Amino acid sequence: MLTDRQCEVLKLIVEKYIKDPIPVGSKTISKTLKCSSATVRNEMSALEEAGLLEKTHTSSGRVPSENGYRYYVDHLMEPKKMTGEDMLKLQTVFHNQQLALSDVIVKSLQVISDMTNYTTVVLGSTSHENLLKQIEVVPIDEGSMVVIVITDRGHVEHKNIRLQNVSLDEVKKTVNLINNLIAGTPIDEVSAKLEYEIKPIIGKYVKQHEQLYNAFYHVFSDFTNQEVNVVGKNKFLSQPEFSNIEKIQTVFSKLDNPELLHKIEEDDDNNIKVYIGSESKIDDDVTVIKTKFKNGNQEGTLAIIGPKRMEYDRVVSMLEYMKENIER
Amino acid sequence: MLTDRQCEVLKLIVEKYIKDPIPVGSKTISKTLKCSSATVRNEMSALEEAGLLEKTHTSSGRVPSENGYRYYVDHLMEPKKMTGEDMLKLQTVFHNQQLALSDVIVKSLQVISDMTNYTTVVLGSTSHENLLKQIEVVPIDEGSMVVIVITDRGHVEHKNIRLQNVSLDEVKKTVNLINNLIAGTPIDEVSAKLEYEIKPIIGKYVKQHEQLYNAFYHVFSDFTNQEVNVVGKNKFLSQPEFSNIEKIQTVFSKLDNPELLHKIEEDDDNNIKVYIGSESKIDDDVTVIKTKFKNGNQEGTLAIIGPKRMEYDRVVSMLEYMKENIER
DNA sequence: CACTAGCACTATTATTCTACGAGTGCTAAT
DNA sequence: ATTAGCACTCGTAGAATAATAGTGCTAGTG
Repeated sequence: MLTDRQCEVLKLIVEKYIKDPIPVGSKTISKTLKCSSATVRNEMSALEEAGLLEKTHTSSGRVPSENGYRYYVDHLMEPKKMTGEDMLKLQTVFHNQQLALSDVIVKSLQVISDMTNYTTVVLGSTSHENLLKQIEVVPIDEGSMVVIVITDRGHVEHKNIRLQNVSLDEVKKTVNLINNLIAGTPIDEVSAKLEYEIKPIIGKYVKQHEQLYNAFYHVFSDFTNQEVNVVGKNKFLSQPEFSNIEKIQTVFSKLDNPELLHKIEEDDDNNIKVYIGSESKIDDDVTVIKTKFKNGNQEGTLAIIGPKRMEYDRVVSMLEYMKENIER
Repeated sequence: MLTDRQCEVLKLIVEKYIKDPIPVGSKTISKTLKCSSATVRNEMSALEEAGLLEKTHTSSGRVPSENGYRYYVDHLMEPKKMTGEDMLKLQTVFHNQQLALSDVIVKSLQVISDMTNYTTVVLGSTSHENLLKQIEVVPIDEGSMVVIVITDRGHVEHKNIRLQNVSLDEVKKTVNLINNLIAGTPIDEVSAKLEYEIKPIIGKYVKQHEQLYNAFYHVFSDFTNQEVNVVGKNKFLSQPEFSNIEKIQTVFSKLDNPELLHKIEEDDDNNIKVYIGSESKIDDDVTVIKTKFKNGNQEGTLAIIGPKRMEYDRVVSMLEYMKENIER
């Protein structure tokens, strides 16, 4: 258990280090705290003993360890009230009546990314939660057409396909069949239903039914199984701990991987959760702060991704604010 | 005018430097060329005089200047036959009958990006070349719907909109009106036509016609006026001349700017064109190699973007090969 | 007993110096 | 016209040095 003063010291070190990424010495802390640097040094070595602080070398100042950040986030941090200016910027986005919710979310995350210099992410609902609402086919020219898939949550995807020797009429009939028989099915089960419910029927009256079936099969099996929107990836380039190319390469390759980002959603906690360093699964120097949101049948996850040395208090408040605004 | 031997020397230096980005000394060249290093040195200083070579410091080896690369590309380079392996990889993409052309192009550019370690780009046709084919509206839930716009070239965009107190019937009528009256119009003229041809009509029978008009107006005015597809941006991270973060920042910000990339298309040359260094408008160390393609009513531009120190011969052959395959 | 002043010690950083090597330019000889 | 030879230049790598910011520990104080 930590004493009050140890908490104080830890808090000061974390906040100082977040402002300016250089190891913090005892003298700096003793200025703010009403005691000598020697006393602070003793407290510091206690905190190091407890695994909350680290040294970069034997005679350097202290840096928060992963556990140090953890302790700070769980026990010491007090959410920082957003500035009026920041709130105003977000409000102008939220109050735009013309925009659909999904657009509002993306726009506001852009604003947040610019205000904080961190990367932001929206994860939409997964394909097994999206139900097929309707498909549309529009012929483009001889033998080529575009298939449009719309889900009950307003997610839209399209794919251009090529068909030889299939009449438009046959295609239209198949489309009707799909809309009548399998609308309402979760997207990731549509492929299977196509095989059992549609293929046998079109087999009877469409000459090139194999081809037609395959085309639709691919449309659904290629359906993005997760809406992912990463905003401000380049913000990492201006963070000092990511000044070497290899680190950027690993982080970018992770951020480009939707399956991996998808994992952020996995836990069932609806509140704000903080994944620090190795917990982030992205890089030991990265922190992910996320929350789920739900508004009507729209649901998903918001995340802010930045260096471990992140302005936790500010980001947590912003996410809370976002969540509140989205949910009403 | 350069002598034959000077050409030889320049060619060797450029090719050596492209393989390995360290300044090339006279000794290295004299090994391949049947003459002494002193002779080579004389030729080198002539080439430097002519502005085709540069030194990094008074006693360093030579590096090609921008004009040096230019001369190499225009006069010395001989297109390099693609390896069977490379061709095979691309052929498997091109021979996939199921994919629409646009998907084939993107897929093959992914392959090229991986083979070469350069970034690739497809620019589709601009919005004034795309004609409105059809719009579709699908209601999602109370007061929200998705509008889908399809162009004659199979380009599809959608937007979720919110409408209060507008009946589905009124929306459907408006959609029919648009499909009947302004299909066939270039996308970037649709907004204007909406105002003159649709607004007056719906004004008569739709209560909330302002709102409805505004919604559609925004759908078209937000239409992406240029299809841009950048593949393998991260390849720049592994190029030695882009090992410092600031350079990466400037390059990435340019590559993220569709308007700027759009400029690549601007010249009317249908053949392969090479923009070296400052000509690339991206960065002095960047080269853009591009060509236009046309297949039926699908047309656009392909580009390969990499360091100025690019394998010009290989890339030019690949682009030629791509263009040929796309155009039939 | 908690605190602190003081001091020896340690690692990093910046600076300077040195030696080395790869390269050039020029001159004189072939 | 070519080339061998040599003096010269500059960048790089490594070692030595000094300065600095920090620590840990000890001993003394309220």
